[in-house]
Parts: sequence; structure tokens; C-alpha cells
Amino acid sequence: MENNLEKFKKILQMKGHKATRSRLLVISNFSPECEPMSARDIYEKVKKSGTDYATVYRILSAFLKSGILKRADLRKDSSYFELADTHHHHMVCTDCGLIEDFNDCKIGALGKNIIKSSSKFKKIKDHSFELFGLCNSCS
Amino acid sequence: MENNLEKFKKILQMKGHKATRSRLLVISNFSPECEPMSARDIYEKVKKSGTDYATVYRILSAFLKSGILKRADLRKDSSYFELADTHHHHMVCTDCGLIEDFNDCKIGALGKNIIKSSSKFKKIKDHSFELFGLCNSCS
DNA sequence: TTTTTTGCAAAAGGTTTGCAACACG
DNA sequence: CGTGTTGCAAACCTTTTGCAAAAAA
Repeated sequence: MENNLEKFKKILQMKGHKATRSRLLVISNFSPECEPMSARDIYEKVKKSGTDYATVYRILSAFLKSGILKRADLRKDSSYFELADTHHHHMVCTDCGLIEDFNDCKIGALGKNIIKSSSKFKKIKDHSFELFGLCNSCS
Repeated sequence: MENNLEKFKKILQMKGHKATRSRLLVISNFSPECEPMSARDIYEKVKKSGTDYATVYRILSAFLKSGILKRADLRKDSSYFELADTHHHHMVCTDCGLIEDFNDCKIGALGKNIIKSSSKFKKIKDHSFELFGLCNSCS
């Protein structure tokens, strides 16, 4: 447990954040395996410690900027977040919201080809690639 | 002009909508070439005729359900909409918001392969694929 | 101690809803 | 004419901001 705490402290410092109680709380709720979370999801997990919505949003925004987190574009009503260093994509059930991860192997190459024919862009930093459909239970 | 009106009426009826003044107004503001639009973009174009925000949202929502429109996932602060029957994707400048369309040739096949290895999904209805970076002016 | 961050409260968008009047078919 | 749609106002939800108190380095 203390090991993890130290690990998270190190990550925060490496990314230029002060290791505050709230930030440690937020980051420790993410793992490479877990589903993307909304601000509300995170707030629900940290509110018992006194951390409020404004702080959650400020932390999420700072983590996005420093590259700890990235957005997942799931066509939901609010923004979803996940660790930035795990490159995978999602299948999303448009009925019940179920999310399944999948690994993407060929998108990077695709993007490089596409940009060659663009006159307005010369470099891509990131991409989204999500699949939408009905899961087995909903179909 | 009247030709277009008749064309749009036909589309609405075919999709099970009554051809009301507001719905004709909204649908006639979309074209296969135009950039995705937000509810605000559309409201700005129809407000002079008296159509209000609530109606715009109700129409967008109905058009999504009937398959006239689909969402575009552009990582902006609000939802964006475009005609559902034009299959293309977007490059988005994360600085100034510039959007450039591109045609996607290989994603469909990719999706089919991916779903084969899923235990929770057996059919994909749609996908997102957008590229994010800085446009030439912003980089 | 100095600077950054937090908690609270309030505000600012974006989106949805109740309801009576209205328009389409 | 009857049902579905609209306009208005108000509510709701997500996200942002101002500010004084608290915590990190």
C-alpha cells in the first residue's frame, strides 16, 4: 500500500505536479485495466475524503495537460478519462453503455498515409477509434 | 429551391417524421460537404424563423434516432452532428478547431476483424475515427 | 514562508422537460 | 379533428471561476 503511494508520488512529481492528497487520490483510482471514468465517477470515489467537484475537474484538467490522462471519446453525455500510456480502443454498447477494450494494431500506419494527402495538416498527435454497436445482452 | 423542399420532405417522410417547418429548416442546413454542426450552430441558423433551442435539440435527437444524422466525435465542448449517409472522418486542429475531412478506406475491414475476438459484442453498427493534431497555421 | 492548491459557493454553458397553444396529416 | 410538435420558461447536469483558508515544498 505504501509502495503504491510512493509510486504515485513519483509519477506526479515526474510530471511536474505537487503530490497533494487529492491528486494522489485521483490518480490512484486509475489503472491500466479499468474502464474510462467520468468526472462524476471519480467524484463519487473521492468525495468521502472531502475532495469536491471543482477540485476533481481542476485535477483532471491538469493531468490531461501533463499527459498523465487522456480523453476517451465514447459518445456519452460527459467526458471520460483514462491513463494516457495505455494505447487501446473501445467497443461501446449504445444501449447499456458496456465498454470492452480492444488493441489496435494498424491505425497508426493508416494515419500516416492519410496525412500525406492533406494540405492543411502535417503532423498528427493523436487519434480516436471507437466501435459502437449493441452488446450481446442488448441485441 | 422548391425542388429541394420536396426532396427534404420526402426524406423526412421516408424516415417517419412529419414534415414540419422546423424540421425542414434544420435538415436543409445540412449538406454532404458541410462541416459538422453543433446545436448552437444550427440554432443560430434557424432562430430568425422562431425555432428555439428546445426544438432544435428535440429535432436533432429525433434525427439521430431515425438515422438521418449521426454524431461526430470531435473532442469539443458540445456535440456535433452531420449527415449519417456520408462516410468520412475528420482531422481536427486541437488549437484553432479547424476541421478537414478525409475518406477512410480500411476501417470497415479492421472493425470486422476486431469483433471476431470479442465475447461481448457480435455486431458493430458504427465507428469513430478522427485524427487530432495542429494544423499548418497553428504548428 | 512563499506559492500553489483546495473547498465552498456561485455562475456559466449545454441539454432536457412540463405544459398549453399550435400545426401537420 | 386528433395526435404529434412547437415555443416558452424553468430545471437539470456538466464544467468553470472567484476567493479566502489550508497545505505543499
